[in-house]
Amino acid sequence: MKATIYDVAREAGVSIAAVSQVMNGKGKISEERRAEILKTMERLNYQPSVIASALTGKKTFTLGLLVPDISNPFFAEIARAVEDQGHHLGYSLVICSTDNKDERVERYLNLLQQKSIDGMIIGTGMDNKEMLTPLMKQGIPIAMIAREMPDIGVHTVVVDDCVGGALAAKHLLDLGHTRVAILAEHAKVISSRERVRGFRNTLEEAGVVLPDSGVRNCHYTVEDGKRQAIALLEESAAVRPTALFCCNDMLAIGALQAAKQLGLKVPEQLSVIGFDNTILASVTDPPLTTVAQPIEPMGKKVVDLLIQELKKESKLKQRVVLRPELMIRQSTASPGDMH
Amino acid sequence: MKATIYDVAREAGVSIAAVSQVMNGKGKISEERRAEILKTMERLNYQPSVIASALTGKKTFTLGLLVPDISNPFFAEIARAVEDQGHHLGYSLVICSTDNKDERVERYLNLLQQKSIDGMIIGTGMDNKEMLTPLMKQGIPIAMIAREMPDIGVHTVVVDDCVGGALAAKHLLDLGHTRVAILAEHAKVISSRERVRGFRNTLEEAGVVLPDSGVRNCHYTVEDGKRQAIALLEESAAVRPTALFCCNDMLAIGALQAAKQLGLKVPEQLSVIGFDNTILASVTDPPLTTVAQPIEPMGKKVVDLLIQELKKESKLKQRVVLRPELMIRQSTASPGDMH
DNA sequence: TTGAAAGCGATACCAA
DNA sequence: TTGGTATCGCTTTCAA
Repeated sequence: MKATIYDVAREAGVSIAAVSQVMNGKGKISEERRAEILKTMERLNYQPSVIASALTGKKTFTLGLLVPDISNPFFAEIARAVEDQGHHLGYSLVICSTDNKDERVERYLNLLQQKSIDGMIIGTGMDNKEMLTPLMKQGIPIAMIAREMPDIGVHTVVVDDCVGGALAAKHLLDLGHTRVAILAEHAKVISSRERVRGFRNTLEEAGVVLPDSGVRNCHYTVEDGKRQAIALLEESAAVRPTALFCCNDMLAIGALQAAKQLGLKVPEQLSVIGFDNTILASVTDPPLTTVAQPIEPMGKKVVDLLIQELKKESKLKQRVVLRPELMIRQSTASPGDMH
Repeated sequence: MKATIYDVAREAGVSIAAVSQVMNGKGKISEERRAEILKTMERLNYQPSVIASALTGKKTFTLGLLVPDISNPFFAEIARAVEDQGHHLGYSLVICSTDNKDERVERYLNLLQQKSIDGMIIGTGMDNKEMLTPLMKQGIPIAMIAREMPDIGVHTVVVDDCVGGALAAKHLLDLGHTRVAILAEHAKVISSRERVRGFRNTLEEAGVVLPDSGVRNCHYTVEDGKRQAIALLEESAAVRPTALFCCNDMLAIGALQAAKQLGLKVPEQLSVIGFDNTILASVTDPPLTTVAQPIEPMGKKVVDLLIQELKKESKLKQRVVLRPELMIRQSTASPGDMH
């Protein structure tokens, strides 16, 4: 059916060892033999089996990527960035949506291990970090992206969430907002907590206090963002927040919808600022001001770190923190601004 | 390092054949031996190597998915649907973004072949269909989703594009529109052509003619949609179209932005209708009326067809056409309607 | 029932 | 330079 190394060897009248050598560019082969072998490989349309070579200890050139949900634009964009750099370096990507369920994480981790992937990129949270130890014990490199698990000794690439929060706060402060509130993610998500912290600190430094009641934890859905935003905004104009900082774009969209439902004009009566800068932020009306994560560089970096480790070029684990950037669009303005 | 079948056999005091048999539930093994082996597998935390078993002719339990761009919401949603059903049946998914470039398609096809994937799901177009023959000759099942290549004998799952176009037309007709235009995709995309055809036919049956100048082919970007929409709308109110049918949600968003820039109110002065019903359609303002593709069922179906074929349960190739559904949101209304 | 042994396709060491 | 051969981990006859 398919040509194997044996077929090539036979046709070229050489040993399989010779064929293997020209494939790997190792050993000594005379130019003529080499050319001859190359030619037969061509003629037979020979495609070496990655499976077979992996069995002899070589790599599978396949990486695993764990994310909560590949259909979520943020993770889809992460996946694309990871895929591109992986492909560039000769690796394929197996994607796994975990729905943030530990059982799915575990199942995938096992599965990919059995399939001998060369490395694992994790962009999903997990409650039980023990799940990673089998992988680590087996020497499969791990790298995290957009999530972190301190005290677990793996490469990590994240955005500086605290600075991101600060950037958002500063922007609102500059516009003159003093009554602000936050739509945060679940309290166990470290990055969300950091964003809130950065936001809050900056506010406080400016003498603006943010009451605890002004921070609402939401599920990762537009609907919940909308619901929580409504709860926050259903007050008289005198006390109602004039600006909402949302820890991701989905929640910000929920906030936009809440404002619309309540008849509040954005940005005139309410400023909304998101986080991530996914494609969603650019299609809303008004376009969303948001804190951008440098998704592409992040994806490139995790792959680089991971592959560096699996090639044993470096042993030390890195934690790379990239700087977020404020994307000012049209969902923010000075309070009461009727521009 | 890692336990192999030999370790298990030795520890359990049996032959590797016995271990293999209990793993595959084949052959005859006494209950005691079986239990004993199971126990040692557990104790050693034995994970069979998919690589090794694939080498002996078994499957890799891995499927490939080719799409133009995984960061595009439509394909990300397709990927999720495919992943779910694959996972359900025990298969992992390797994703590949082709950017609609034949060279990338070819590269990925080769790569995945070398990695011995069990089947290939194609959701990207390609100019040169010859690229598939190596795969087919090697007996790797292929199935297409959301795209088709007639005369190539592979499973295909698509939405009825023609009906989708008709649905859109009927909706606009019902609302009373008579001056309409279309933002289509590239002319070589069959599904887009079909959508246009269904739309046009329905219009004509109602006695409404759509001049060729009212159909503009666009690139797959919001920007191009916007540009082409502006070209279409920059006419006096008396002749300007009152409704735009866009062959995908991205283009519809471009149309929405064009309307905004030109100061046209949607839906009062311009109705916009999209296609796909991706998450984007639900976050725009106003929310987009769009023709929904049943993405989840489509994903499930391709996987089922593919796996059915690779299990040799059935030989005949199927072409499954699912029915689209009109999702009426708020971007469409009667012309001149000031509701 | 159970196990010895022959592959699967490639790598790599060691003689020749 | 070359080629013979053991090996990777597992499946699958075929004898015993």
